[in-house]
Amino acid sequence: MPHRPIPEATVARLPIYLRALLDLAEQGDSNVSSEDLARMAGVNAAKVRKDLSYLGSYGTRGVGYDVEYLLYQITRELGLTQDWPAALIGAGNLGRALASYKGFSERGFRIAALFDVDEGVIGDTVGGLIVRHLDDLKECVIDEGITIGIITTPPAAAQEVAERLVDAGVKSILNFAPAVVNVPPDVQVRKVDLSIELQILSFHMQRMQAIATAREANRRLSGGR
Amino acid sequence: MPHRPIPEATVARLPIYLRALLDLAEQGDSNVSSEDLARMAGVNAAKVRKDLSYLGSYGTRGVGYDVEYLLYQITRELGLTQDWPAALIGAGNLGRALASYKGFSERGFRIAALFDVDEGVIGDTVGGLIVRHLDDLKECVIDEGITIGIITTPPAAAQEVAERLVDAGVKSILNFAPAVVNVPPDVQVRKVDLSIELQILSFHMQRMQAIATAREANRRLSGGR
DNA sequence: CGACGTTTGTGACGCGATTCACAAGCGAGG
DNA sequence: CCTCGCTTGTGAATCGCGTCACAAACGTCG
Repeated sequence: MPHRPIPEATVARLPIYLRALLDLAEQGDSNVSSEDLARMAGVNAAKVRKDLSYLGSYGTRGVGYDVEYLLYQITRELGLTQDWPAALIGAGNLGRALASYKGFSERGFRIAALFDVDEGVIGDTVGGLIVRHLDDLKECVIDEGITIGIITTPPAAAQEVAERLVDAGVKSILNFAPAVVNVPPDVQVRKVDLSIELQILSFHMQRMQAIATAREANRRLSGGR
Repeated sequence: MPHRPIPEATVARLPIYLRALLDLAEQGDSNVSSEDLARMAGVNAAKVRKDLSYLGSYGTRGVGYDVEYLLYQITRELGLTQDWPAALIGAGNLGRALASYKGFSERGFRIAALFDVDEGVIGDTVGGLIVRHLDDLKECVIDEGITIGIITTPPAAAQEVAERLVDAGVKSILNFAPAVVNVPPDVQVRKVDLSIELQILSFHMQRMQAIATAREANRRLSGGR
């Protein structure tokens, strides 16, 4: 029962606070101020307080927040008290790396099945799982209670895979393929596009360079006077 | 020389338009309307027009946008006319996968060097590159003209690696480690955190479930009357 | 050459998120 | 029990972004 509807921007930061709190708990701190938490999360203190206030009034004025209690509340709010088994489709380079990526299991996510359409890789074992044919997807989603689909196929296949996932009843998709996928409004898609990130970095470098060049030209003009 | 300062949100979408335009060019279309481009990019037409207007008035009323010309303008604005060699630090599972990931080279980014601190992997060849010791980073950044650092180390090492990159003169960092890295204001950092994405999906599933449960309870109450 | 259908470019509006600033509330210490 | 310093929680102000709606501009066709 949410205190207030939680803004999307806040939801995206809760996992960061969660990680910071786990670190604090591990090093034995039982209490933390919004200022300290902000420093650890790389944001400012006002934002931390506003974000946490959406969960309820879990802090103590003059003191701060109880680490354990806050940990529990965020975990609960993020739905991490239950597990959400995931299926990964596309056992290429990236797919294989993600299938054996420790970061998922460490944070409570479990990849329960791998799929591909290439006969050459079907049957292979990756991270303790056997790669199955995509045609088995729907059956597997139902049997294993899969709730998340992770797409690591080439871009051309992404839309079809997304449709198959939706058809199988999956409501959450994490898309690594550099392609736009369209899904019904009740399905959540999040995309991770590695080259887009690089292109954004490129833009900023380009801009910095342009500014530096302009300043240089300007300095020369002033100097020439 | 930018027509107007380009909003960050627009910059993040330019790569998506770029990809759509490449597809159009490949299939031989020489002209495209904002509506069509919007459909391909998964946004609405007004947003496309506003975004493109920040680059200048490159469309023709009553007709649309010239694909080739727009391609060139976006490429230029994103700074993709020059190449930005990248160094990847952390030759673990994820690092190796990214080093041989085709998506980077296909979109014009080149990984020029690999680093690690583990003697067990130094000297290995991954994707045609030899893994070098992190201590060689600064020298290599200067020699090879590295402009981007990609961090794929365990979280505990991320901050130190970031500092070494900054010290070597790198101004753009793409961080895959699940850790917050602090850098000077003139350095751009973008983070890609796989478990955060899953946690956000988890939140929405949790919420959907809560709503479904509430509706169910409500239905029973109404039915009982 | 003028009327018409089409599509862009952009001013105006509204909404969500961030930041600011401070009152309210807490514990400690005398 | 009262005062003081500290920290939270939150209205209010601000900012950036998305959406709407329409005038301006273009090609076409008669």
